[in-house]
Amino acid sequence: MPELPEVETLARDLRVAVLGRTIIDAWVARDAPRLVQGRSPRTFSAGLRGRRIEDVGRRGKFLLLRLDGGLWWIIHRRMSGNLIHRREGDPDEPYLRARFRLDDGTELRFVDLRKFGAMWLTDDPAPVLANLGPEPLDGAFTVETLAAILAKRSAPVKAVLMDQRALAGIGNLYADEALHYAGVHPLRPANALTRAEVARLRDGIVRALEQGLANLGSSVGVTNGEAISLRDHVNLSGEPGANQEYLVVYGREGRPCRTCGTRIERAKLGNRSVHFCPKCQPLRTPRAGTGHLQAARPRTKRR
DNA sequence: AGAGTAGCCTGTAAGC
DNA sequence: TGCTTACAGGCTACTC
Repeated sequence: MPELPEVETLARDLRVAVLGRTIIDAWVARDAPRLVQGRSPRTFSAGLRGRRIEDVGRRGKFLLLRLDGGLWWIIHRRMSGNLIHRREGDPDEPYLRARFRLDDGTELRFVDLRKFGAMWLTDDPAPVLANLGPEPLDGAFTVETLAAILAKRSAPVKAVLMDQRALAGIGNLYADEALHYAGVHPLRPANALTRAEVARLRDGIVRALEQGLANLGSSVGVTNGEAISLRDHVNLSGEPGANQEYLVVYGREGRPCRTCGTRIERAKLGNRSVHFCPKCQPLRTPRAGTGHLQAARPRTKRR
């Protein structure tokens, strides 16, 4: 699922491939009624026509394309959305929802099995990006920043990490990975973390995201024989990332922890799955004078 | 107001 | 074998 590293990978690809290109035609599938937000697909397509792509950026999981004339084309991939760059006339991918022809004989295609993806065309991106928390890969994201965010919340720390208003760009996969690097159980109340745990979590978030970025994203979904990923991240060329090879907990239920060998467990948080090592990420922090809590620490069964 | 959850969406896989 | 059900999770909308 596209999170910060996957969206940033796509933004970097786009900067190389389509910067300076002009959109000469835009088409949106009729059976994707939720794709275009805030205006009709008709004025969306008409508004894109003739616009030059002047810059490509990212905020949280939103992809931002600055066009000439003060317009912004904003794209959110949600669950299964992929943007793929092809030559005109190349065979269409399954689940093609929109097509954007460029002035060099190529086209951008939005491919989205689940139809959760969304796009905006606007002269003011601020309302779309309102309520987004700080960027975790920004230099300003310090232990103090994270501590202030967590202190206000009693929800499970993982729920807070995934809350885009608290922190922008983290989803289910990188939240699990960051919490494992930090040695913090995902269901701990956010405001119960010690200062040392908050510091480790800040570093774990940065580590998980930077590793995902270095590996061009995580592609954990099912791919069919045509090398087209149906439900997961591919880059602008349609190729999967490599970070799935390096994940420490996500999708590794029942397999040995890379640190201690304990079997990775899976639990539920709302209707989302949570992956963690019960030994490296104890639910209760052992503290002096609370012997009964220590006795209740999770068992550590090695395989 | 924060926490928790149903629903959107569709293909895959498990279960009967 | 074929049908039904659960699951995956980005987000919003809704309730408590």
